[in-house]
Amino acid sequence: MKSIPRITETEWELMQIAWSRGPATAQEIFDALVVRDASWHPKTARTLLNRLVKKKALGYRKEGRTYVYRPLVTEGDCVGAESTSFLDRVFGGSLKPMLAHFVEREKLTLKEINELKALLERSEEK
Amino acid sequence: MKSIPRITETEWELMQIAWSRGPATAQEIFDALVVRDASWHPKTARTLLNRLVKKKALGYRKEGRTYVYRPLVTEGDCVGAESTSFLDRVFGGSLKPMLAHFVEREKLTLKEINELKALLERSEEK
DNA sequence: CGTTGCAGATTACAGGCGTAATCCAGTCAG
DNA sequence: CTGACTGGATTACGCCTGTAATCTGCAACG
Repeated sequence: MKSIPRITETEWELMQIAWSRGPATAQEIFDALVVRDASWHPKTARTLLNRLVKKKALGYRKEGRTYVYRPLVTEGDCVGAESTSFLDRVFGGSLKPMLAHFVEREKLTLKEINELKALLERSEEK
Repeated sequence: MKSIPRITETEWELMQIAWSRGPATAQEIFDALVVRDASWHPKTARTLLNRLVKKKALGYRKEGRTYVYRPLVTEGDCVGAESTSFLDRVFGGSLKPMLAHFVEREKLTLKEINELKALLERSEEK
């Protein structure tokens, strides 16, 4: 079982792109970053790519003279790891208070409420 | 509106104690830490207390020749800040996928499911 | 009163993080 | 061929974190 590397705040932005676009060059990833937030600097993006490679969160293949990066860890795995860490740290690991917090904190639309109830019902079955 | 200081992973442990015990001396806080995890070192705890004071997460009052520390920020505020940061970073800010993730990830008991449904119902009213 | 011991203050130190700039090699324009 | 450009590699740098050790002043012990 592989261990999930720790992805920092800023690195998450690159990983999101890597996960959604699939294999992409540094340039493509940078372009996508700029769309979300114009303040990205190309050198900064490259540094982070390198660090993510070092952490084994990304891998690459030489394609001609540039690299094509691709995720080595799944989004699900990283989301799971972060979620656990968050839940433990902030809510002492107990799920219900956490869910209660979020449900109360934002106003859910009726539609969302019903979807969540449906979700709960489904989870009930098994 | 005061800004919430950023509490790190380790610092959360001290803050949890500060919030649950209320005003306490460094010694008392350290003792409580050790109960949870015997590997705490007194010097480390002190360093973190100082940093939390510097961040204005804790304040203190001189009581004789020791200090009595007390939180300057509420647990709710910090929980809220962390929750927002987590939600944005990991789930792009959308609540429903996040809740879905947690509901699916752990097996909830029937009781919990019903409590959550009740919660949703209540939130529906307003 | 000198010594020891504890509380708090100061200092340490390596590794991570955000943010880049500089260096170097291969490629394309002339 | 030669200089300019471009992409990756290396280096920079200050602040933050985790983890302590050392320094200092007062207080209690003997």
